[in-house]
Amino acid sequence: MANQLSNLDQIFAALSDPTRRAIVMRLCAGEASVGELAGPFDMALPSFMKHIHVLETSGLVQSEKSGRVRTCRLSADALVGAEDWFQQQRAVWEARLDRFEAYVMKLKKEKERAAAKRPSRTTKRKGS
Amino acid sequence: MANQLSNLDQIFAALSDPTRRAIVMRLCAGEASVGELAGPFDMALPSFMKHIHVLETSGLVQSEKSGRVRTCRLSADALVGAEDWFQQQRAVWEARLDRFEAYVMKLKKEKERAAAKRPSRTTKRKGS
DNA sequence: TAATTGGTTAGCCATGAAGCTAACTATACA
DNA sequence: TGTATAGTTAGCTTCATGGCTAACCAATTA
Repeated sequence: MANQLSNLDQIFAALSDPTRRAIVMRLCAGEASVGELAGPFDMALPSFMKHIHVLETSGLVQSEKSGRVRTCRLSADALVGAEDWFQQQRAVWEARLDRFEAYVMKLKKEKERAAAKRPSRTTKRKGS
Repeated sequence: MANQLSNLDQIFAALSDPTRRAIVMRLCAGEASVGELAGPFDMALPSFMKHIHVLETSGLVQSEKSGRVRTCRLSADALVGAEDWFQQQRAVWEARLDRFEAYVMKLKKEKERAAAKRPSRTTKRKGS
């Protein structure tokens, strides 16, 4: 929970590659061995392993070797941490929109009050 | 709405840099000129402009030049598009957890039924 | 018109990322 | 014991990224 902000760099960098996003998507459906994960990709194994490693150091994936098979699983915390970042931004963004809306409303109200005080002008009075 | 998936690469890559995330955060609070944005950063302007450019080509930021001032604003669509990706993954992930839970429940039920049929064994009966 | 301000273009450098092959380790199977 | 399987390590290339300086427009302002 503490310094997970500092690896937003790594999490987003990891997710910026389509191969790695595909791996994450695959792992959302359940754990898998390196070989199973590599299957669909037309890529040499060492290259593929680099992607796995990037995902691991970002914290998105954890793996464990048993016998000669390495099994990978998703670490949901990291995904959630990244999702949180978006929600924080959206909160700020929406707060601004609210303020802006409030401001527009205030302007509108003032304009209406001004129009009420000076009834004959280009402004047309609207019922209610 | 159509091919926004294809620039998830660029969006995530853009967000993998702390300078650029800070710019996005700043722009969530409202539009700003390049100079205003650059202020807090100890970086030469051309370097900073590269970040702006990365953000623009990713679609996260739009800008417009009026006179000699370029004003930048956030393009919320791209942010939302990226956030959506997380939500999709989470949906898959949670569906799996649900299935897993259902499976565990099923096992538990079967075990209970087996225990009921064969009352004296290592299983301890629990009230209700 | 001259000087300032705000941004832009061009080009350089160092580092890191993404791919490859070749060779190696270690487990499982026959 | 020998062979196939599953990863791993080492080392190489190529290209992108992030930073810099220097020089260059183009609007404002004095």
